[in-house]
Amino acid sequence: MRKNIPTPTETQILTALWERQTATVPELHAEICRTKEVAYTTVLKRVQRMEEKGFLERTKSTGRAISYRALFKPKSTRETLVNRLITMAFDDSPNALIQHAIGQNKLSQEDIDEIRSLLDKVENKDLG
Amino acid sequence: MRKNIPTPTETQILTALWERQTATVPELHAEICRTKEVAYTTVLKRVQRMEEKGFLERTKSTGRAISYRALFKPKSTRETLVNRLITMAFDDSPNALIQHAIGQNKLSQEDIDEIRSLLDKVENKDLG
DNA sequence: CTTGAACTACGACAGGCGCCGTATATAAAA
DNA sequence: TTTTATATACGGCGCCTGTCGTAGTTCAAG
Repeated sequence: MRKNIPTPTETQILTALWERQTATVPELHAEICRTKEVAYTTVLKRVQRMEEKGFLERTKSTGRAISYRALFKPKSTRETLVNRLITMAFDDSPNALIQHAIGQNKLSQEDIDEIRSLLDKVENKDLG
Repeated sequence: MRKNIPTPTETQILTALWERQTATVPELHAEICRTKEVAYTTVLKRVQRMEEKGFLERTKSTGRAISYRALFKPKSTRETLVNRLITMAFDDSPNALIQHAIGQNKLSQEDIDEIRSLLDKVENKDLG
């Protein structure tokens, strides 16, 4: 059994796949280059290694290119990542992470409203 | 210029140092073993490499053991880490990360209240 | 001074990551 | 069918991480 914790770059690929359900390497390469210039073969290699590790799966595609699909669910993967960050950098306090994230002042009014209503929901669940 | 992004284990050491301001390797080893059993020399090595990289600094200590101090500030380090996570796993949306963290239902009532008042503060700052 | 416990220094090693260049295959275009 | 653009496969390199064993140092206790 391996770790199953994706590296940052692997996570980036997973995220791109979650958005599109399925994607070819050229598509992924384009997506990733929006953030950072990187050789096509670099992305290809990452994808291939991720397939070997069981992170991705090939799906039959129409054209010549191979389509891949993520075998990890966004929710659980994000959970793992977030929890590790909380453990390592925030003294095991989810609250500390949230406070920090809010404190960076990058939220729109809509974001804030959304967070408030989620808080309400969570609160009520506790009572029920 | 290097990356300056600490790995998870390095972050763990930094966190331990932030709590205590300064610590010796034996102390760090004890602290880390609370989470995971690891050889003393493993921690020592990590600390030494972190010193080489300029993450830590020696401070004169009273006894025979060497004391170390973190050269990275908690706030900026956490910021880097959180931002990377948001970029890689949450489609660049701080809100998505926060929602996810809250959704894990690990918050006490006090935590929730704290978050609410921080939201208020942030909101007012926006208006000002 | 000698000894032993506590620390540190040093070196090693497998495995993984990120990165890419160079083949090779394949399908669409000419 | 030959050419050409597009994809994939393969192999390699440097670096770093996590992990540890062993050897050396130092300080305090006898």
